[in-house]
Order: sequence, then C-alpha cells, then structure tokens
Amino acid sequence: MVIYNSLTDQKEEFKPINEKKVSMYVCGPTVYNYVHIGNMRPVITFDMVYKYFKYLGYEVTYASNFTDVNYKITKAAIDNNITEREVADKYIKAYLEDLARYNCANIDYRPRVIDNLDNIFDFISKLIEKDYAYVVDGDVYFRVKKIKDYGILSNQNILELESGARVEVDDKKEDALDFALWRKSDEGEVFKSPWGYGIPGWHTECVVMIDGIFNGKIDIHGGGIDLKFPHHENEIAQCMALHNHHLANYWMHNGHINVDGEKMSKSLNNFILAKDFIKEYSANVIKISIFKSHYRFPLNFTSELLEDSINIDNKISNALKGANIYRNLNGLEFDFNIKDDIFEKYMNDDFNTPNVISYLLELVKKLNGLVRENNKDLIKVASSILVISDVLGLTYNIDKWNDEDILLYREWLEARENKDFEKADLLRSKLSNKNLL
RNA sequence: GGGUCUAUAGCCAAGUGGUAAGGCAUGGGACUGCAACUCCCUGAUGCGUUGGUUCAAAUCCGACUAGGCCCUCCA
Repeated sequence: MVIYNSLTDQKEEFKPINEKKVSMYVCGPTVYNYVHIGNMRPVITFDMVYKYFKYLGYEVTYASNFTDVNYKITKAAIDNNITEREVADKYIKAYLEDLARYNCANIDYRPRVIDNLDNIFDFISKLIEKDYAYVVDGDVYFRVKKIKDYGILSNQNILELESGARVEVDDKKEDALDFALWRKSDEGEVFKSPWGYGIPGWHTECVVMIDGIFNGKIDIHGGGIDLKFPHHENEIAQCMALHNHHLANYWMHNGHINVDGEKMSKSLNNFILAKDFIKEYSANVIKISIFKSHYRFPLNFTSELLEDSINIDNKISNALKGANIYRNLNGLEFDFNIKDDIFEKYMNDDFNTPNVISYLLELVKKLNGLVRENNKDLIKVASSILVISDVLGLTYNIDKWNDEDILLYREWLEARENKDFEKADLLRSKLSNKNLL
C-alpha cells in the first residue's frame, strides 16, 4: 500500500520497521476545554487507519498523548478557581467519553505529561549535555541552527523563517528560531526541575512519549496539518539531536474542517462541540461526512453535507436491515473475516475513503437487488458492507433475532397475506418498536 | 513577504496520458392495503484562465487568477 508522506511530499510504499507490525503516534488534545468536531477529524481519521491496518492483519500499537500541563490549563484553573489537575481530569474524562461515543477508543497508550516529568527532565538534560540545548535564567532552549535539515518537513528555509520571524523584545534566546524546552514560571502549578520551577515546553512531550513507548522511532506520526510547523518540525529536530535519526518514517497530516471557508476553531467561535453534535446526529453521520473527503484535504462543513451523509447512512442501514431479516429467517451468519479486493485497492491508495464510500453505495445497491430476489448471495455482499463499515468505524444494527422475533415477523407476513391489515399494522409497530424493521 | 495545498455539473466528490465513477438535490415513472424501504429514467462536447509537450491532456510542463492552511497557541 502507498501512503502520502508529508516528509517527502509524495506517495510512498509503506514498509513497516518490523514486519507485520505498525507503530503509530498521533498528537492528542490539550485538555483545557471540550473538543469540537474539527478536533475529531484526526481522531476519526487515525482510528480508521488503525482499523484498516488491523484488517490487513498487522499488529498495531497506537499512542496518543494528553497535554495536561500548559498555560491554557493554568488559565482555565485560575478562571474557575480550581486546580490544574482538576481542569485536566475533567476534560480528559470528557474526551474519553467522546471517544467512546464516537467508537474511536482503540488507543493503546494515552500518556500524560504529568506522569512523564522525570522522562522529560532526562530528555532535556541529554540535549543539554550534547550541547543542543542551553539554559538561560531558568529557561531551556533548543539550538535550532545545529540541525542542518531543520525545515525538512514543512519545506521552510531557515533564512526565510528568520526574516519572517517576529522581533521579540527582551528575548533571552541566542537565536530567534530557538524554541523552549523548559520555561520558567511561577504562575499556577509549577514543577521543580533541575533548572528551577516552571513548566515543560509543548514540543518536547511528544518526542519523550515516543521515546518511552517506542524506543525513539515509529512508523507513522499523525496529526493536524497545522501542527506540521513548528510542532512536528521541532519534534524531528529533537530526535535528530538525540538519536541522529528521524522520528517517524511516515508523516500523515489531516486537513482541517472549515465552516464557510474558514477553519473551525475555538478562536473564531464557529465550532460545534463533539458532545453536542452527537446529541443531534450520530457518529455515523460525522464519519461519513469526514470520509466523503480525502483526509489530506480541507473539508467544508455544511448542512448540505450533513443531509447527504444522513441519506447515505440510512441507505446503508436499510439495506443491512433487509439482509439481516433474510439472515435471521434463514438461520445464516455473516462472514466478518471476508476480504474485499476493491475496498483494499482504494484503501491501499493512501486511504482513499471517498472512493470507498462510493463503492459502499454500489454494494448497497447490489444488496438491495439481492434482497428483493431473496438471493442467498446477499450474505456475502452484506458481509463485505459490514466489514468495510467496521473499518470506517460505522456501526449498524444487525442483531440476532430470537425465536419470538422470528415468529412475530412471520405473523406479520401472514396477516398481510390474509389482508388483516389491522393486525398487520399492530404487528408492524411491535416489530418496529423492537427495531427489527 | 516565504512555504504549502486546492480549483471537475446546483452541491459533495472520483479520476495520476486514451476520450468524464459514485452520491445528494431536481424532474419523470414503477412498486405498494397505508407507511417506510426499494427500483428505473433524467444531467458537464467539458474538468479556474491561458500557452506548451503529445497521435491523444481533467491528467505532464510554464504563466496567470482565486481560495484555504502554516510561518503565533491551534486537530
């Protein structure tokens, strides 16, 4: 399969570090607020990536951090007169609930900064020892210019960056490009480090987590396109400095969700919280909306898109209901281990989910035809739809009926045949209430 | 100013050199005890504009135009 690698800006054949194994890391949320559906795009996208590798038979290890030490959290704590820990715990809990509601809970490691402070100190100390970092008045900065490939990910030229850099007054840094690994602070909760009290820099935590969980190198590093520079660039730089090799072989960046042509963001106040969205719509609807566009490109979020996705979801759901009735009435089972070559062809091309959605609808049409004909081949087609839906994280009701359900259904058919419509309507509403139709 | 991505019907969108997938919406039919579901038919002589390469270009190259994102916390 090929993956578009942001590092080289081209599609590359995927070759894992260890055969049949995939290690992936995705930058997680800063837990100072509830997440909105724009924040859900990477969550949903990489959940799909995870599930597809599983489908292909890989053993996947997926890690995603919580940034639970940050000035935004300090601010939220002060504003609400609670501790930083309380702020972080509250929003981590809410986030995990969102993940569960959106059926995206397949993350193997969810490290928190607060639990990794010693590792962060060690990491920074090593960078200082190797002369890639320096201490100034309680702050620690990274010497960007010592990394000769700096800018490799985002194609930034160091000289251009310098000319475009803001002139920072009263700057303690040796160079405007240098970034903080540790910052002195006395506001809110601070931590005692070898360099005094303060809080860790954001760019360091992800590298430290990857170091701890994956021994310093992973197959895939993911995140939003806005993280490419400087966050991911800085991660690469620190890894280079310490290990003299790249952090990740493949970098995957998802595009943003836009509203009226502008990105959905907290500062623009045009966001819909994930927990609110799911009250009105479903996880299926947002996932279909997201998968209708390729993950790398921007996605314009409109009511039309939602309507479209609701229709698609209903079509799939209705077709599967028909298949499920046939399966229950005939005592058959779906095959959840079925493989689908066309699905794989699309997915193997950098996770081309728009094509998968189209293909899914073709299968739905085919399935509807087979259901109408009572053709037993429908089991195979329905199985494909179910397996594909599962990789995309879409869930459909295909409950196994008990004898009572089957009897009820047969009675309904019989009543209709006997033109006893009063009885038929009664039975239909019973079946409907049990969500069997 | 620098970097980067995008531009296909009313809307979403596929397409990676061989003559424009799929879906939604619209309109017209079929099926049906009533519903729901479902099915069939209905659209681009053209893929931002403009040069070029080629027997052949939405697809490759150049220029231009418009927009998004990054360069500052950001998924």
